Amino acid sequence: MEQLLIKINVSSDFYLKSPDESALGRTIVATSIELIHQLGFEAFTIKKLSTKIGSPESSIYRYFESKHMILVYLIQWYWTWIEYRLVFGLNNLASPELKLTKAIQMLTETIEEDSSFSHINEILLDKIIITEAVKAYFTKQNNQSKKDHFAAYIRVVQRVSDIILEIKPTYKFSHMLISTVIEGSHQQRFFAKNLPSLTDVNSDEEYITKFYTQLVFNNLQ
Amino acid sequence: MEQLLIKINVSSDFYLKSPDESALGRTIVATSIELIHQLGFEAFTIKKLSTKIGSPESSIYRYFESKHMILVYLIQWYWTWIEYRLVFGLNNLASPELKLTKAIQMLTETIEEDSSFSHINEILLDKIIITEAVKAYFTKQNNQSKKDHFAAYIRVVQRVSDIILEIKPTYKFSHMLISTVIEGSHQQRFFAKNLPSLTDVNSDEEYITKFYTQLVFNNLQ
DNA sequence: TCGATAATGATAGTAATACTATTATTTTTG
DNA sequence: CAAAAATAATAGTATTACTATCATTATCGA
Repeated sequence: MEQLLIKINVSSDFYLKSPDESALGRTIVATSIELIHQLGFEAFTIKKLSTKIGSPESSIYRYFESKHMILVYLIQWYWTWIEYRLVFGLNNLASPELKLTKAIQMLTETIEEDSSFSHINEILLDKIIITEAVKAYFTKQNNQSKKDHFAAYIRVVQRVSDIILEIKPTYKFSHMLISTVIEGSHQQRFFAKNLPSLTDVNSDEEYITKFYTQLVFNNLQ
Repeated sequence: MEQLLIKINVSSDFYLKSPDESALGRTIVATSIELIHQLGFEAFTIKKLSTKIGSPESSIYRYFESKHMILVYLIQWYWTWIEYRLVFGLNNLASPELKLTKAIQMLTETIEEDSSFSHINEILLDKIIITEAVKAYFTKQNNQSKKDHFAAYIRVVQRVSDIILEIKPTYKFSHMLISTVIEGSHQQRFFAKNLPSLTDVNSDEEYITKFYTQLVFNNLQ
């Protein structure tokens, strides 16, 4: 009798019908992750998804309004999950310095374990975010829906930003610093795999965390 | 009798027929910039381009293999142009510290003047790079073509990286630092316009340059 | 157990779009 | 001025996101 303690709560703005309340819904999400990871978002099609699932395309469109919204949903799930992990991981840590160190570590390291409290493969999802999330961000749309799409991400930046201000209340660029760290580390992970001449990482990605940790603390002195 | 002193040299790998050697070619490039800026790359279509130009789609395909390659060409042009500007702008500066300061400034500031030595509107192109370049980068393709597509960008990173090593020869993360600055400042410019809660920039984008300059120099001490 | 309701399947279709093919016309150039 | 090159005109193909409709199967309350 397996009981899930928590469930990542994604706003209903991002789906037509909640995909984690039915077997088909969960399969759609899990298989989307697999396929997007395998093919990239452009080559990922609803047809391929429906074939792999063994359900007609129309069934998929009952859960998600569009192919684009599947990606948006996954990104939302990811950042909500990251926020949860962060809150959980920083709980009870004594000093803000410790908190910040751990936060940077959590935000810059590659996910290597699937927490398996859901149908979602977090290791693959983490990889998808690196290369595909930008494709959902940088689209022409009004600023309100942009704000909505970024809500979870913004909360993460805000939380870490607050820790920085605990350490150095006069610091003026906390948001810039943290979003630079998050986006930067993602870029570096992409570069490390695809364009090593753009990094200084030799095989070992732990340098990424080391670099950004140093970057932040040097800047707060 | 206007004579162009220089011409940005884009490798022939990126086009079928050189677009800057005919009126039609130049119109294709110039109009692509306009339309991509206006519509975003997804909504930009060859049909719209051909209609606006007044030439059939087939004529466009004689210059560029695909819609995707138009974007790749523009990105290549941009980074080659940035490299030229950089070399020119840093020439004769006395110390590496001065060079680095100016380099960061040039790489993080918004382009506000069209150099008008070509048919290309650099102000618009600069804006396109911010939001659309990632769509060309993060596609599934082999690493060789990735390396080719990034060639000009890599040279820019390398040049600035070399300046850093002049200042601090033992520094281990020069490439990471510079690519973080370049990508980070682009992100921040996007955030400043679309998601102010992710930055600390109030209207005035000069804080971006200030922030990244400080970030770099604090890290080299 | 039954009957209603909801979820899913099967199937067909539309409009947009990237890209190709072919032939006529115009422009350029030696 | 004639040959060659560039461009226009036009038609067509395959893919794909998304819609519409109706049949079938699960689910669930009474």
